[in-house]
Amino acid sequence: MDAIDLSLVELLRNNARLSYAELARQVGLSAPAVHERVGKLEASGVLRAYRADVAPEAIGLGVTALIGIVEDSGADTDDVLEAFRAMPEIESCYFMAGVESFLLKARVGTIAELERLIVRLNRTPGVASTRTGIALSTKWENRPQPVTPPAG
Amino acid sequence: MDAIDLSLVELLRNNARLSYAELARQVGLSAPAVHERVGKLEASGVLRAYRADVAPEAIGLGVTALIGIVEDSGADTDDVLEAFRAMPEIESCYFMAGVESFLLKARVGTIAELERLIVRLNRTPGVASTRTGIALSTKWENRPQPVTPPAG
DNA sequence: GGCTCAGGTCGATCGCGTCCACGGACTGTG
DNA sequence: CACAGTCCGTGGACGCGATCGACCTGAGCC
Repeated sequence: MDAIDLSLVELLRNNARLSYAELARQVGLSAPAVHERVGKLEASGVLRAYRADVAPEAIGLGVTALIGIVEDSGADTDDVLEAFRAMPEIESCYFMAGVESFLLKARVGTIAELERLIVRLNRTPGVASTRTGIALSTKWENRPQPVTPPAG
Repeated sequence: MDAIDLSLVELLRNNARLSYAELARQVGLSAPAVHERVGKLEASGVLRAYRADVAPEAIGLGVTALIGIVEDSGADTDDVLEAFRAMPEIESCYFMAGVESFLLKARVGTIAELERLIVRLNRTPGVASTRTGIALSTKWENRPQPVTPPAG
């Protein structure tokens, strides 16, 4: 991970569809060299995926909720996690410090679907309680921050 | 937004670097037709960006926090929002229903940086209080859910 | 010095991106 | 019904990009 690798990562974070030729121009190497570097970054797990950022409402996911989960004492955290993983509405899952073991970000189409999701969560073995907050609007999401900007 | 557009969106959500030729094969159209459709999806705001998904620890962002913000009574929400926007550590910003007006997802390199961020947030005009939860681990994030899966 | 390896460039080949002309289905109109 | 216009697609052409292999160079090490 030298400076050129960081540049490549930053460029791809801002536009994952840049061609190797364009990346090469930006970092001052040849296209094959960039191709090899990007391949290594993918293989080493630094670059995990390339995703289109889609307007959620356009694909019928107009409701965003953030849900805190309190586990039962003695719950098997791995089992709870697997249950969450099986619910596609749960887009993100963080294991948290604090009373609430998990914080989930879920997207659904309607409030009725959110209700059903919450019922399912509360029924999940190991889940003691849930606390749901509704996002009225998403101001921004997954904004890539410049890599190592405030190095001073 | 017909079924083919949805397929294209879904394909690009899972791999934003697919070539037009490959997309064309997958949806059964010619490459120019796909090119035009994708262009229209971008122009209409359905496809907002293409981003590489990067392992945060690899670029020095090992600490993830979720921060709830309570506004002062009489605060100017737009000003608060602009102050947040100027902080690159804040990767996501949701405007919430409830006592806490905002929920922020922030990523920093160290706990010390998180402390400085929280101090800055508390000093921001319009912010009455903050409540920070630390993510011990990110189980997954921004998992794309299949478009219109449970149509039945 | 000479080996070896990592990591680059260069050149060639093949497939892809992209522009353009063309064509069929649908629609509204005389 | 004939006609024209529009939308949306296909196919061909051409230049650029992706990708492979051969070769070059500098660093580290006997």
